[in-house]
Amino acid sequence: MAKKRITITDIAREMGVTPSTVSRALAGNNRVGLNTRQRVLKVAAQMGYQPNVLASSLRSGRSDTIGMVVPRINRHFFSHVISGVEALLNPAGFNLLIIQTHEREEHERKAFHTLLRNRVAGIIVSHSVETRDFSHFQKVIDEGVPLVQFDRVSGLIAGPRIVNDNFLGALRSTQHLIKNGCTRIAHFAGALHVNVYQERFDGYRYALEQAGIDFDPALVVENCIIQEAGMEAVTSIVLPQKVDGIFAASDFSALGAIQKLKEFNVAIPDDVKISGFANEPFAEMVEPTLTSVEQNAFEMGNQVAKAVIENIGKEELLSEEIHIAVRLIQRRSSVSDSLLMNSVV
Amino acid sequence: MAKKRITITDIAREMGVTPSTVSRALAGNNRVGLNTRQRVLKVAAQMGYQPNVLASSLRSGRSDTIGMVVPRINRHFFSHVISGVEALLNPAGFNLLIIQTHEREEHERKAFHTLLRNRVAGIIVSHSVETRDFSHFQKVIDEGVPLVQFDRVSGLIAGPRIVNDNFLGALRSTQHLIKNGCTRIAHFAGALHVNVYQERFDGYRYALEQAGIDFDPALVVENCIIQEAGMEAVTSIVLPQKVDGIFAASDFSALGAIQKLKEFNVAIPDDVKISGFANEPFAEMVEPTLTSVEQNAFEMGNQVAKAVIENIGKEELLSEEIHIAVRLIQRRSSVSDSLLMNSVV
DNA sequence: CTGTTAGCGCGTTCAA
DNA sequence: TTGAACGCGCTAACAG
Repeated sequence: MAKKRITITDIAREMGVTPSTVSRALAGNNRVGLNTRQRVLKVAAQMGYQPNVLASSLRSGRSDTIGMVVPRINRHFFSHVISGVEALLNPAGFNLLIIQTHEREEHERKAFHTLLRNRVAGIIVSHSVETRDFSHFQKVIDEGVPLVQFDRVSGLIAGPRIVNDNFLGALRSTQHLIKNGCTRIAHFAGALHVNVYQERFDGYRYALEQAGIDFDPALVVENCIIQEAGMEAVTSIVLPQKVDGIFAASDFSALGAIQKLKEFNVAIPDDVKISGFANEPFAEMVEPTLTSVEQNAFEMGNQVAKAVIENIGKEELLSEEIHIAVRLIQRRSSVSDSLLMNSVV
Repeated sequence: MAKKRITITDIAREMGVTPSTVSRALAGNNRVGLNTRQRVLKVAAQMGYQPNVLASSLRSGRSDTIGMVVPRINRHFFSHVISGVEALLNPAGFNLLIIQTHEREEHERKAFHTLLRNRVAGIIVSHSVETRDFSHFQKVIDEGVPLVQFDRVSGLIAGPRIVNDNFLGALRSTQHLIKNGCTRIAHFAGALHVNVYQERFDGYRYALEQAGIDFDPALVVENCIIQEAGMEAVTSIVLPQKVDGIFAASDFSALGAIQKLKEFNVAIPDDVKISGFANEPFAEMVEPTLTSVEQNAFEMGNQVAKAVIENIGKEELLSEEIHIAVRLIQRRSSVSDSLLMNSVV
């Protein structure tokens, strides 16, 4: 059971002053006698005082915890965004309450409720793939809690949006395949109602258009972002359609394709060239190593944190969209060994 | 800025009852008139009431948030333990406040402070590799907050400990190498002051002893748990010492060894057999696939959650140690293709 | 079954 | 510079 803890009243009694004085001394910048303050700090330390942030927040109306809602914490991308957020938020005196949705809209709604009940100072979110109704986002804003979206964002909701340059990443990636001789390029797409997958699809189509290659809907595989889907797409699309290049919106489906193609003894990159998205750690472990688009997750986290801090206490949210640069990392799944020189474009 | 939120007083005024009644109705199980309760719930929903858990916790002395302190959230093992914890804790009405230490003892101490200031109902921890002084652990217990350790635990601290059967995993792993013909088996060890690495080391030695193989200290590489260390160990120990088997305490150093050995054109598993620990996702992506010891992280998380819940409100912590079973997954880094039949021991 | 009273620990008036 | 008094929103004890 939680034992009785030291309060400012205990300290005050010990020192023969009032709780107000102790409170002011602990707060730091208020007007208190210099040596009174020092005595308070000393006694507080001696008595093992731990401020009760619940009481403090209740009284002041301010909170030092910020909620973060993500699909999964164990994705390379998300965990690095989290680290980037922490890197700025912790020094600023904030804590992160992280909740996973496991890609479930229902969990996302519950997460928002939990955070609101905990009176967080702000909420950071990248929505689940299921989410199509963003009324819970609006509710957060209506409650006056700053909401910052990143990566997967809805344009219908006000406030800062920190996004990757998915279009450019997809464009460069597809151009890279074209430059290396591909003419029938399949696209493993994600759910197109999610901005990131729509943008990658757009970049792919734009690259084809610029190169004068006709877009063929038969070469687009929807909802193809997990390993198993990538494997299936090989037998259902890649082989029958005589595809010679794959631009996957996910490293996982790209991985599945590699594995399945190897089973069929299709040479990579000679017969089929492949590039993925997100530069998961396994991209440089798989055989052949996987060309992918690297996202600067840590930098994104920094920008996210900056945006939250800026918007706390503001009456209106600043609705700016910040783009984080991506870069294509060329590896052996798309370039013959001998040609692989400068790996970064 | 946080707008004015609905309180139970608002609801009470609206309905012409007292805040107490509303509070009781919302709490659910108290004695309130059935239709009073229903009216309260209805009005609360209409007005968009969000309970203030800060005020609730402050008054009741109870908290529904539990702190979890881990080295990193993006490790396969830790993220799955977290999921396992959430799976039991969320339905029970608790939230998780997760803090990463990034393997820094200083961050760990700060994390504990933060959690205590937030009056969490309990703390779950797997200590950082740096941590040698556990006084902050004791402090938590002295404050009356239940502390549950998992995976990396200190035997000097009271309370539940949920651990993997590292000894058995190491034993089976090393026996497996021996059975497949290895006689000069190196061990890539971790920091031996951490229980998990000491236990893996012990299992390795015990397997050698049982097989009548002399232990050779020259074959033990300390602090060899990251990829780079594994690569270095190949040139410094594996090749010069004519090692024919490697039991690595980490998949990452095992991976490094595989990569370096391939550079030297050493055949795996024909010339050197390798097994790792933790069964990271890349274990089945790397070429050759990596034999490893799988830990049941999700089950461990469940046990951890169970232990926390049991100990909340208790006067004394139950000091039991729960062992979670592990299993060896045989893959091609230690078994020739033709021999690889039943992969699980 | 419901109202009254009190107070969790702290921060912020207003006076002195 | 310090003290006194009040209240953030809620729950708990005691009446009735």
